Amino acid sequence: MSAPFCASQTFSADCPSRLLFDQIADKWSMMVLKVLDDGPLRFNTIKRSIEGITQKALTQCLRRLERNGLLERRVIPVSPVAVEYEISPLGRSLQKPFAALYGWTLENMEAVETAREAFDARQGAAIAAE
Amino acid sequence: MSAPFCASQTFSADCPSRLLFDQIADKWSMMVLKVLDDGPLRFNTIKRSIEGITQKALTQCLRRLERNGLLERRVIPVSPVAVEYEISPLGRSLQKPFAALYGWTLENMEAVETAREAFDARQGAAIAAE
DNA sequence: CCGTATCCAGCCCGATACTG
DNA sequence: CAGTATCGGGCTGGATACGG
Repeated sequence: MSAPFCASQTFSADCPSRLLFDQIADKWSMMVLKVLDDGPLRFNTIKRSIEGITQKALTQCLRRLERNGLLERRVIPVSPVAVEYEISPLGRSLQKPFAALYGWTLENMEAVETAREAFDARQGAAIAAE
Repeated sequence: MSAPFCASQTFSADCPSRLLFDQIADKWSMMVLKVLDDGPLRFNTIKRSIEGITQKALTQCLRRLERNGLLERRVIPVSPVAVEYEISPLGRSLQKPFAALYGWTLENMEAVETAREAFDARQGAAIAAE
């Protein structure tokens, strides 16, 4: 067993999970997968579902997700062209860990906010004391 | 209940979980928390545990984690100064969803790699066909 | 040892315009 | 409708030097 699986407490640069993590944990992927949870959607429908995403960012995100096998892109030859995006089984398997993370943010954002205010107060006091 | 909790299938720009997600899902946070899993460590020990991280990046990451209440920073007044970082209960609660995500990457990176090769082959073929 | 400060290159991202 | 192409500014991230 010599695979670089980031054993114990060191993360080598060539650990595959690091490379993969960068691919899936970007700003938009989690939301895109969640939006596609209960059925295929078209490009602009997805875009409208995620406030603030630009066309370019969504295109890039969808391409990466498709390349990594997390969703499937299907062109429907009508006029004007329609394109459907559907989550793949692999993508569906990723939703569970994503849901856990999303749940954590909902449960703990108040605690984080409190910590943040305390930290900023400490910083402010430290600066004022100079 | 009118809080903007990203109900159903739309993600509004002011959804708190979006803001929080950006804070915790950066390139290094997950690894830092994992490294601190079984006890406090000092700055350079953490740095050596994560290959490729720069001093600046680690400093920024630790600051953000501290600000969000996920770890505690303790200065030990010896000479030269020693600083210990210890995961907080809040940070510990985040390890579980992180572990799920990390586990997913380990389990599925082969499938992703296969999908990636298939995608690239399709792209190559499409370009060659022009 | 544990940082902060500064500088600079690279890329990312949004805005815009255009195509099939 | 679903993209691609291009361009410019901002922000990040690395290298280096310095301070407590």
